[in-house]
Amino acid sequence: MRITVRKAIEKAYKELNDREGWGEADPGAFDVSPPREEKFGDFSTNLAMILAARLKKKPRDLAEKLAAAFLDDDLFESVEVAGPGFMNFRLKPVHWARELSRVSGEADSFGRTDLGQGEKVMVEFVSANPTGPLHIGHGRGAAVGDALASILAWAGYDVTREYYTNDVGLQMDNLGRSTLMRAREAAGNPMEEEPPYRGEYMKDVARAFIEKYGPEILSAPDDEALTAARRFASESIMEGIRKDLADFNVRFDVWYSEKTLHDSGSVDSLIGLLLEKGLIYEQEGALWLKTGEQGDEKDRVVRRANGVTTYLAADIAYHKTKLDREFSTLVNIWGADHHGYVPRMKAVISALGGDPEKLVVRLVQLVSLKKGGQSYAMSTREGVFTTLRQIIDEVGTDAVRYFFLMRSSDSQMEFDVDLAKSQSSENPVYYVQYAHARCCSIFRQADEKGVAEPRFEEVDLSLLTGRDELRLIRKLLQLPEVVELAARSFQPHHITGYLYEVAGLFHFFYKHNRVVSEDSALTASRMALIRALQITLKNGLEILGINAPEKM
RNA sequence: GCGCCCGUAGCUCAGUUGGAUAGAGUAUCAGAUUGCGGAUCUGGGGGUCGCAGGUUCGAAUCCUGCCGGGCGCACCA
Repeated sequence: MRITVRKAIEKAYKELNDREGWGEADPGAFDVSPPREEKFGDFSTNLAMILAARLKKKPRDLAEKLAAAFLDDDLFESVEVAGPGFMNFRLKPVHWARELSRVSGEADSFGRTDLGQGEKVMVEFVSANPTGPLHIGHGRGAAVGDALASILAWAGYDVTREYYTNDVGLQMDNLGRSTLMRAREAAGNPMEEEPPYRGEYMKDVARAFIEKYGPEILSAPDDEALTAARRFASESIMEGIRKDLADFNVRFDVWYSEKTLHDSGSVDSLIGLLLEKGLIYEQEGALWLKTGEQGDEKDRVVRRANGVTTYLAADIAYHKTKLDREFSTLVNIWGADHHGYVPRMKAVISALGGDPEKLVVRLVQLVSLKKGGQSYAMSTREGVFTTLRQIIDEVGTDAVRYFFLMRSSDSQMEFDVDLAKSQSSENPVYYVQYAHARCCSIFRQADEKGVAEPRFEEVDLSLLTGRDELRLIRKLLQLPEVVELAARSFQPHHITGYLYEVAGLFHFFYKHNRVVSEDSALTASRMALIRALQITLKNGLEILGINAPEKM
């Protein structure tokens, strides 16, 4: 609808331009958007004010001239000039109502756009090390990454969701040692020192380890025992992570193992290649990548003096595979504490011959918890949720996802556990889900009364001209542009906020208007509206990975 | 010291990328239903958009400098 209006404005401008001889065929970058105040109309444009600067004329005069061009236009009910030179357009209501046919026609795909034109995009997220269960911070990253991937897919991109597993290196050795120490402790040999990973979960891992290998593994040679412990622990923890994510309704297409990069030799060969190109040099026995020239604070070590490659070395090889897989955009979702890594990775992309602009890093800020009126930083405290598992068990996947997606990921957020748990009107998740359930309930009621849902072509759309109806229609037709906004800004919270507004308008409409009534023509047209609304809510929730229940 | 994010109502946060009189929820106070789900709806009070400059027709939004909070500045990952 917005596009239709824009085209009408452009047409009017061109005609006026020819007639007045301004010699400016291009109207420039003007804005067409719904005004904040409903009384101003359906859309407004700042075209006249943009032109005023260029043409050195008064904005209001220009606006008057432009407005006159719409006098006998069938699209608009009114075109007015207001304020410093805004033009406000009000469409004939029937044009709005007709748009509803698009919603019911597109049904499950309403909201999809072709913004991305099928371009390949990777979204890499979570990528937590398999050294312990996911915590709440990972959960926020998981929700944001998953929703963002879904948003981009709805916006017409060809999306790959990927989890990069750091399943090799020092931390894996530490994990193996911790497992072995806990296992020996369980077998009656007290530990002489704290294990590298101290979490309680390591005791469970150790017990399962003994169960699988038998107690004799504990007396095996250190090398053998350690190798077994390392592999068992990482696999078992990874399995737990996969299960947590699955229960959190988060899906991945590819699980990419760091180990395979080393095993295939691509880390070493890439270092060799960059050495030849002069992008890596040797100093004090170590190999350094010249990231300093590319905006990083300084150059970075890729191979230590002791011959062991760093994490960065593997990350170079990993991002090389992303470039080789020909993604046009590489989205990485990281915790905010990794922000120092951004210029480094951009430099890496440059060194690999890629365009650093391709790399889009979304930093997700920290989560703190509020429970029983008290705030907790995300440190480990007794009685406070720390793992993703705990919070989804306690609060439920839908509510946790909604809460994580409700706020801009740029802001630190406080997770109100009591609010998320409450099954009341204060809880925004239920507010939205309830709106959907209500729509479904209306259809159930109609069915019981023997009122069949009308076919769209049979509906008299000219009946949908009430204020409440038009508000609702205008809002629900915005889903595609909200999806695009969320895709362009890489911010899922636009959708959450939008759905809340849609739900609010519906609850208001529902309170003041009856859908199924004695008036069969009106009933039919309103049922068509409610169907379009139900589709909008369902698709919006679907994008966010949140259930749209038919009953609650 | 350098860098990134944040600072908007008592609290938690939006603000369509520079537009018109700055908005929700919550808390608080006062109300609404003999019909489709009260998990709903209506109204009131509540603001120096951290501070100070600048850019222009127009700034919560862009630029500069301060102040405050968080997080980073490894031959860890």
